[in-house]
Amino acid sequence: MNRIRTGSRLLRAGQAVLESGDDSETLFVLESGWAFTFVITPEGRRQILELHLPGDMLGVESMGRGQVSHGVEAATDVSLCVMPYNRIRNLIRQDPCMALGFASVVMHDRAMLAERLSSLGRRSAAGRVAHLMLELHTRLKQRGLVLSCGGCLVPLKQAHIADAVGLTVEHTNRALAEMRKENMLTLKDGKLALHNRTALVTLAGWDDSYLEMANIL
Amino acid sequence: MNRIRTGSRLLRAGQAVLESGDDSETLFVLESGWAFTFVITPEGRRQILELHLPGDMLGVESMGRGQVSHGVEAATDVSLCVMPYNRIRNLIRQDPCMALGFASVVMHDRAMLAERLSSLGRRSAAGRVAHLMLELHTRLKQRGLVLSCGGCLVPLKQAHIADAVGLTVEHTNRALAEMRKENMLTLKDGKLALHNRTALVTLAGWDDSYLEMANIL
DNA sequence: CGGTTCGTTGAAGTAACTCAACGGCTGTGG
DNA sequence: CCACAGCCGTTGAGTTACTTCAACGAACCG
Repeated sequence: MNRIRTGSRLLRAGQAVLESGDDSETLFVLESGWAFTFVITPEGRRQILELHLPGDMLGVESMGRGQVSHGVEAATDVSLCVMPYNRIRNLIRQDPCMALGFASVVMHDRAMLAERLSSLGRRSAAGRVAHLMLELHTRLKQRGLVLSCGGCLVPLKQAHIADAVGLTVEHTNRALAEMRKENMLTLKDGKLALHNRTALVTLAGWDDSYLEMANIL
Repeated sequence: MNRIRTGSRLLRAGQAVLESGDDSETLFVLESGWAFTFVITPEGRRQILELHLPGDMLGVESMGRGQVSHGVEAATDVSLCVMPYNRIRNLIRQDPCMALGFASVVMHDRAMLAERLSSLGRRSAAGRVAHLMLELHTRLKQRGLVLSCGGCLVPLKQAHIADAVGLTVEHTNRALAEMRKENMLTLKDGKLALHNRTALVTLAGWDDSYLEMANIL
């Protein structure tokens, strides 16, 4: 990766990493902090398509198009590793394995989108929120980012969660409150704790197999 | 493609192409007819993730996993071209361009999923249906499958549409009836006609750029 | 201090769901 | 050839889940 990177970039929470319509020339890797990909509907509502954790690749969806297709914003202060498209292209052209690695990343993204799609289409409000929390917890675990107490840091505002699961902030809040009352989970001050995993799994119809990386070769 | 195919397969409407949990060993190309990818929630509700038109590739999402992750079913009678994974793998290993072509297909799929995700998350019932109809019309047009009258064949049941946009059959029907009354579109006997494209585009918040193929190299 | 952001709660409104029924069509068996 | 069943689209009436609008308190910050 050190052969590709051209430097780092620091952004504060709320700043745009990529703006819809910009010329797209670079990929990023999230070194620290959280970011998210989103679209704004004509009526001004926001839908978050993906939440990005440290280690994730950003801007993949715009590669091969002239323009940025979805906005990307920093949810917290972030540090980004910058990788210009043309260097990636060169690398891919030299080494077929790189191309497949790239395809794997896209497939993983794809699997997450598919899962969220079924979530929005066929799950209740509480189910969607529970599903998202289970997903985040699992993804953080894969990166060794769970705390010793079993909880993890989720530095999102409720507005982020709401826009990710396709609900209003108020209703998201009520769903979270309900699950807290039922002793399933707590999300407070950016710290998430899953108290009753079994109940959450049932509520969300959870199956984590979609988070495994595909091995094409 | 003739170097890869090992034969054809014919299926009747309603039959399974791939069943969730099966060992996955092959990709398919839809030679004729329509199919769809779906998941069933624990409560027994179905969410259609993708609708496949003639020419589409099927089973991409299961490649690189041991098992089929989503079910695929024939929506009409279909004819499939069978392509075993290992032949694809060989081709990809020999030629980096194939790998990128593969990545392009996955990225295209990904873009459609993202678009549908924002549809389910942030659009009204009529908006979702209108969006789907515009998408289908555009995709058929890209393949030269629109009729001389400007309409096109959409051999889906309303249940398919409902499960694709995340609504009940009844409500989907009402949305379609409303749009018919407003002279926006008609969908009757498997034939779709868009009478007032501008109105539909507004209603759906439509932007077709996501349907363009990315060109990674 | 006053302004802003964010989480939280209440009350009223509405979009979509559920349940139920009917008619047209198609295939099928007596 | 007709009776019947099953599938599919359609419509109605009542219910529910989620939204909208409005308000308030706590934390933070200039």
